[in-house]
Amino acid sequence: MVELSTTRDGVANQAEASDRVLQILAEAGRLFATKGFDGTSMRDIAVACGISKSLLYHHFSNKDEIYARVAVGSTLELYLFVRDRIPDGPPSERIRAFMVATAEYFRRYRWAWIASTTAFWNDPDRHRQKERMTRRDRFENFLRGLIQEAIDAGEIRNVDVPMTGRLILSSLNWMHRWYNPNKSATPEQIADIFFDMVFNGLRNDGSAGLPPTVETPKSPRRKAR
Amino acid sequence: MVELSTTRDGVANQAEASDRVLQILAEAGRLFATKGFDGTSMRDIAVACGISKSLLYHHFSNKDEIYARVAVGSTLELYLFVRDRIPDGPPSERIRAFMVATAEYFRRYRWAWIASTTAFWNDPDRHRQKERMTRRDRFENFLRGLIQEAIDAGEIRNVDVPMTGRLILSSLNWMHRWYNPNKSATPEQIADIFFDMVFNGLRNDGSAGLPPTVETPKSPRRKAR
DNA sequence: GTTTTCGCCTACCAATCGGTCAAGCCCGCT
DNA sequence: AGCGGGCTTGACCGATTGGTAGGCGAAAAC
Repeated sequence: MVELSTTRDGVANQAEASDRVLQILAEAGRLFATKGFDGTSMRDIAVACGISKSLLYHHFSNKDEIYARVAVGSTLELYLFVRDRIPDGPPSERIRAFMVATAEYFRRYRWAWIASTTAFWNDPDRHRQKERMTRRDRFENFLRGLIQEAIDAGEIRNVDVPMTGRLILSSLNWMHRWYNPNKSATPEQIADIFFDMVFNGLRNDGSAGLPPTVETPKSPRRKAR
Repeated sequence: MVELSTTRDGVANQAEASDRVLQILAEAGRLFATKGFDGTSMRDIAVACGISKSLLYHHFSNKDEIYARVAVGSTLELYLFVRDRIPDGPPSERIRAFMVATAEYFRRYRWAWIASTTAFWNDPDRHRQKERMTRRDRFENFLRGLIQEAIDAGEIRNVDVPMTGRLILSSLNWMHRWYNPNKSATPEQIADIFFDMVFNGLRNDGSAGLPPTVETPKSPRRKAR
């Protein structure tokens, strides 16, 4: 149902775009994500693409449009992307699927995701900001619906639904700040780990694990950063 | 031990600074936080303070120094701030105290916190960035130490320590994106709720709560955003 | 074979950027 | 009264910003 072209590096939803346009969007996304909207000049984008600055204006009307195509264009269908990846089943498993699907989206459209979230507060276009807020709310409300289902089904405690949603989304939204695609696990695996921690809790209820007196084994726990 | 002056609006660690300097730091912090470093011009800061642009250069050598005083100066002692607020007691309670103290720091130095975290990737000063990384690592390693203690004491399961730390820090670090000081609970209360969710887990183990067949009551669950 | 179209570039623009400078204002000290 | 010095200013600087004008060259359309 949801069709996402992946012709070039994490640039989604850019149907019928030429290779050059896709290249510009990819480079611009990477720059916007790492240096911010205001920190990225049109010259930066042009140099990164190996083209002249004027050519950017041949393909896009202005800087704002490039950003819009990167941020809004690529994040257009996050809600649909996630929704279509949630199977039937117990609500808690649907929450897990929600988290894994969101992580997959993050992995696939990483630069656009970061560019979109880092410039969230100071989007120059008020209308676009509102539209993005609307989509974000729809996405968040969808998660809250799943949580409520899980409560109604008795799978999870009668917790504060919005707050629970925020906890879950925090774990996913903060990932771009520490995730390293070269090391560690995949975003999907990380999401799965986070779900396990949040759902089952950290508390040792004595059902498993070593007795506390035993020295913790020298497992490969040193790794990581 | 740790002395944090609070003479003006969330501007910490600026001993022996004149009112004017404190005003500049406060306004600059708010602007850096909302519009970013590159999105904030010296003129913006001057106008916000109701002074001339030149006066900024009388009190600070350049834009970078203002940012440094806001971001680094105010976040200088996060580690000490938190450490000194963690009581003796069971490791799990120390983790809770860690979260609550971090939330308190966020509440007190909110703009500086946001300005510091949003501009994290593209700090113009390499040396300062490195120093900030070092402090961040020390802060994070401190939390990991607490988690390891809790595991050794058998209070929490034998989870992946770095990943657990990231989950906890995510819930705190993402707060600035949705927290509204006018509504909702205090950051400290929110941190406490998050600790409860993560520590005890969301899963309904049947020890409490309503039976699943009963319709969930029309509690004040609509509220919030 | 000519014309149109499209991708692309060099040269340039006004506006704004961070930053400088010399001179005024205003205060307490002598 | 005079004077010294910190606070404050408007005018100005070169560099960089987003954006524009006009032309070149090849390929497609006629």
